[in-house]
Amino acid sequence: MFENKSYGTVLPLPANNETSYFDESWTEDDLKQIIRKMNLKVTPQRILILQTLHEGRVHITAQELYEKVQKINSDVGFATVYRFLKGMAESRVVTELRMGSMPTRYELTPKKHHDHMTCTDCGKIVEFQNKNIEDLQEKVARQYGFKLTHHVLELYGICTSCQMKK
Amino acid sequence: MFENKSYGTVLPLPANNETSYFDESWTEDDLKQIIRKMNLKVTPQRILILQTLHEGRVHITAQELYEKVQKINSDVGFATVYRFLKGMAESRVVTELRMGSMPTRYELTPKKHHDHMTCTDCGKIVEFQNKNIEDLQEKVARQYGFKLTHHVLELYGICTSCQMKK
DNA sequence: CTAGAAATGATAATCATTTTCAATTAGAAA
DNA sequence: TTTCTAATTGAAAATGATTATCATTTCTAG
Repeated sequence: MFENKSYGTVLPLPANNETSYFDESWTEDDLKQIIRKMNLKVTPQRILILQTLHEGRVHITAQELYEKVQKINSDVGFATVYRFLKGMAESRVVTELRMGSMPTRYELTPKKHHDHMTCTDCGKIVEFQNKNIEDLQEKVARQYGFKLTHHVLELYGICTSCQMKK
Repeated sequence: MFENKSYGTVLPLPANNETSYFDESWTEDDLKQIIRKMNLKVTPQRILILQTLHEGRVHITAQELYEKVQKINSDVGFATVYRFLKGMAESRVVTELRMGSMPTRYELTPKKHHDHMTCTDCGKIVEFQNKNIEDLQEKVARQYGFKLTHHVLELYGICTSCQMKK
């Protein structure tokens, strides 16, 4: 699945005329704030990792992030990247995506929650939001007495262009 | 997550007075039929694996299944179990569940599709069905021009009894 | 019955991730 | 600022699940 394919990402269209969900830039202080809020010490490694994550592509693997960070400062070990990503996932600063049996991908948890639809042919990822689905999930949880903390909704199918290729 | 916890499974209530979704018993011929439909040769190993899967617990790991099968016939290697499970997943005879970062669990693909809700405290799994959610998923796919093949919906939260423990 | 492809199991390999541990560092307290 | 100590780090080894290899065995079409 997805072998030798280039990943593309389709973001849901911004509501108005924003250029992107992540056009806001983070100062070093912003970065430090975020790390402190996780009850972690501020280190140059963590700043660099978080910064790189913020600047980079939306869905990145730990390995990819490690390689990017390496190029800037080769003193960062991959254990640190993995550790910090795991920590950030726990504090919900990043969200883990595990699609199919691929390595886990990470994204900064977006303010506007969204789910993912993946093309099983070319690996393209579409992000979407649907409040109705969210509401129904809450309803289901209530029926079984669960208090929901989070969820994973991944749709899989064939995108338009891959459909046409056949 | 879930360390040293016993997994429990809550099935959705059967519609009428069926005792279970999987009360039907499979003859050896049924098993052979299923394997042939996958364009695979019928071997005693595959029969045993499929049979054990059918008789056993609903959400099983490859390792667990291997161990069960081993007890009956120690000539079955785990490579065969993994291989066959993977093949069955591809032909949609079984469905892979990857919840959190646990090892993949398998279940015979149920006729009535359902999703899962997992208690992050005790690991209990509740199966549920919700047609409205399914319909909305199709609608989303249509909006983006996707032709859906399958999906993964996992809800995570705290179950009633774990809520009370606190 | 036989040939040839498919399937098998033991083992080694892979891959992502986690742990270990000695050395370093952040940051609270003095 | 200096000191202290727990948190953090990187390198390397360990882990755990899964997959590939390959010589041997087994199906099954003919």
